[in-house]
Amino acid sequence: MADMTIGQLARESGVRTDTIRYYETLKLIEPVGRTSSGYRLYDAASVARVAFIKRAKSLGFKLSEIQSLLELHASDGGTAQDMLDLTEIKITEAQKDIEDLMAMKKSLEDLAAECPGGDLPLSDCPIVTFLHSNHKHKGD
Amino acid sequence: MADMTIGQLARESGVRTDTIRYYETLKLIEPVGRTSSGYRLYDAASVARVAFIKRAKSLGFKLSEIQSLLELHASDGGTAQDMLDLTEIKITEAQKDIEDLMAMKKSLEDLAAECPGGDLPLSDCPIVTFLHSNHKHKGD
DNA sequence: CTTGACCTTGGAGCATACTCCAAGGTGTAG
DNA sequence: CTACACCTTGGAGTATGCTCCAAGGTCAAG
Repeated sequence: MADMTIGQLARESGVRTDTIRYYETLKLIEPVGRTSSGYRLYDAASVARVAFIKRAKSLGFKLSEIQSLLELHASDGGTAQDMLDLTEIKITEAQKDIEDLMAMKKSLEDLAAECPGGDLPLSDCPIVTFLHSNHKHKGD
Repeated sequence: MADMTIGQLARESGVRTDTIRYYETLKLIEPVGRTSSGYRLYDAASVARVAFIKRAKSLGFKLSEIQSLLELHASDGGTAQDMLDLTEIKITEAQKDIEDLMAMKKSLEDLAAECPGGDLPLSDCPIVTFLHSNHKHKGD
C-alpha cells in the first residue's frame, strides 16, 4: 500500500484516528507528508510503527517509555544491551506490582476466610472489624 | 480528645488537610460541626473514619468503593454477607490483575533471555525484533 | 451542485487521587 | 498591635491514555 490517510492507517492498525493524532503530540509517530489540502499522509512503515507501539503497550511499557524505545531505535548508538536494560527494569517493576497485589489479595483472603457471611450483622464480619480497628499498622 | 480542627485531624490521621477536604467532596467524611467562624470541627470518630478509609485503601479498595463500604456500614440492612461479597469481588479483581502482570512479565523474561546484550546492534535483540514483527497477535 | 464521508485544529472531558494556589478571614502568643 | 500559624472557598494542575466535540474545509459519487 502506498500513501494513506489517517483514517486508512487507523483501520489498518486497529486504533482510532484520535489516538494516532494523540500519539503524534507525544512524538511517537509523524505523517510522512501532507496533501496540498493539509491531510496527513502515512505509508506502510507507519502501520509498522503503530503496531510497534501496540506491542510495546501489551508488554506494559508506558507511552513515554515507548518514546524512549523509539528514540533508541532511531539513534545510531543503541545497543542490544540498552534494550535489555530497559526490559529488565520493566520486569522488576512488574515483579514489584505482582508482589504488592499478592500481599493485598492475601490480606483480603485472610479476612474473608473468617467472615461467616449469611444474614449476620456486619459487626460479625472481621473485615469490618479490621477496618475499624484502632491498631495502627505500618505506614499509618 | 474532644473536638479538633481539620489540621489536628490531619496530624492525628497522617493525611493532609487537603485530602480530608477532598474526601468530604466525595462524601467519605463530614465535619461534626463548624465553629461560629466557619472552621470545620471533628472528633475521635472522625479519626477512626479516616483510619477506616486508609485501611480500606491499603486493601486495594478505590475511594468510590470505600464510599459503598461506608454506606453499607451506615445502613441498617447491611449483613456480613454483603461485606464478604464486596471482598470477594476485590479478591477476584486482584487475581486477574496478578495474572495479567505475570503474563506480561513472562513475555518480557522470555524476550530478555534471548537478548545477547553487550555492544551488539539493536537488531540482534529479539525484543526489538518482536516489537517490529509483522505477525499480528490476538487483540490486534 | 448537493450529499455524505472524510479531513483539519484547538480545546474540553473522563477516571483516579490527590496537591497546590490565591485571596482573604481567624486565632493566639508576646 | 503585630506576627504568624491556621482556617475558608473555588479552582487549577499533575499523571495517563485516550475520547469527544465544534466549526469548518475537502473530496468523490450521482
